[in-house]
Amino acid sequence: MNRHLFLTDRSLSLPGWLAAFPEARVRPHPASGDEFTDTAVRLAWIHVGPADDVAARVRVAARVLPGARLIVLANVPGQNQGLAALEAGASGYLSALAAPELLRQVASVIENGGLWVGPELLDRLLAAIAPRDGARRAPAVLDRLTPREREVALAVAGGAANKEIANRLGIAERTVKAHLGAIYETLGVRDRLQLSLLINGLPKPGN
Amino acid sequence: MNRHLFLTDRSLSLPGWLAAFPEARVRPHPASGDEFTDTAVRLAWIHVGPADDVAARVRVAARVLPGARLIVLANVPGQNQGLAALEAGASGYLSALAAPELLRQVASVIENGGLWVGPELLDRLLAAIAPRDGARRAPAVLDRLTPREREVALAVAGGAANKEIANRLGIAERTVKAHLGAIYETLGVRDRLQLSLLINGLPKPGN
DNA sequence: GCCGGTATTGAACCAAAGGACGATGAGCCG
DNA sequence: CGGCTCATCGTCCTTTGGTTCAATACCGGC
Repeated sequence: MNRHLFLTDRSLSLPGWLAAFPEARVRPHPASGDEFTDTAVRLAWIHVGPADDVAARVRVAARVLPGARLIVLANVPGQNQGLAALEAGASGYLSALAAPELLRQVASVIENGGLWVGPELLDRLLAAIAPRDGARRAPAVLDRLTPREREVALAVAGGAANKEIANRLGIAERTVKAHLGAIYETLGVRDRLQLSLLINGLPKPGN
Repeated sequence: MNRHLFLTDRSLSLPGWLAAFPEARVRPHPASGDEFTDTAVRLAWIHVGPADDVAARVRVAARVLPGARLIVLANVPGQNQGLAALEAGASGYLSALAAPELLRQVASVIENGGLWVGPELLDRLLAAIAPRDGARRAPAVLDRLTPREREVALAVAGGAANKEIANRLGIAERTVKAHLGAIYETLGVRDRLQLSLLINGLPKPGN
């Protein structure tokens, strides 16, 4: 039952994939001019890097594998790339490092006619279709902080170092750290970079 | 293991649901003023009719069930209602008449952090955002980096830690640092946070 | 007057990030 | 061939970031 086919030019992530589907086949990406077809494949996993043309990969795969549903495995998952994949006809988009368990789950969903979309990507879709006032988004998270924490959070989101913030606010660096610890706790982020992404209303990490 | 909870005011569809989750509990929709909370519920299934205010139902459920992911079961599924449900914070939207097998599948997906969207609804989402291409251009700064550096830079801009990037790319953490050092040099930034701001095209990396 | 939230700071510690040396190998180009 | 870029990795070290123990002080409400 070679219903699963992995398309990749690198083999780094193979172990995880084959753990999920030991019976799967693997082959390099078809070129846009390739003429062969294979109708036996039910599910094709398309491995892409951040710089690859995902839409082209998906379209070529759709042509040579007429009977297959297509899932994109991203080395570095990103929302724009995810959108491109789905628009090109892919049925799923997730990290190439996803656990075997997750891979099997996604396969099950898609074989049954569903589509898989990660949480952040769906957020992006919703944001695109229902453009709420962008000026009201950042404050939503900032409202959960105390005034002083807000000052610190905004400075960090702008790229400032702890020492700079301490000087700017006339307090000890230790106090900046204290505020930051409280901020991470209440907003559920792990460090200043993710805080910056959150405040600036950008993609959150994950698949 | 009462991790599943069905919220409904009618009981017509109950048999199918309980076939999927025999151990689930069932209770009427909470009112907007209800004060109880239940953090044990992992997955809450919200049953709505075509005339219900699905957003309100979802928000109330989110309040009284802080630890739960929310799935809307629609008596008469519709795209607009699906959108409203997802915007309000639901993690899934499907027909109340779905087969038990599908219910279990959706539950599995959502418990693992995913979201469930039916094919038609996703088509609708994609169609709605398709006519947006003007704002779609990769930052020019990335052109000044080598391909590998670009991968690392994008991962950092997404909030990843060095160790994560190393695993993702299958290289040593030391190599990630090497690439980052070169990136900082090339782009004239001092750390990963300012790199993130630069790539994400935000305000300014000013000092 | 006490209590909870906020703001502040210290010492110490651990983890992550970044720089400073250096090194190897693959691939390209004149 | 020799030089060049790119990618890879190692060790040692410093700086920065983040956490874990605190403690002090103000302020508003009950």
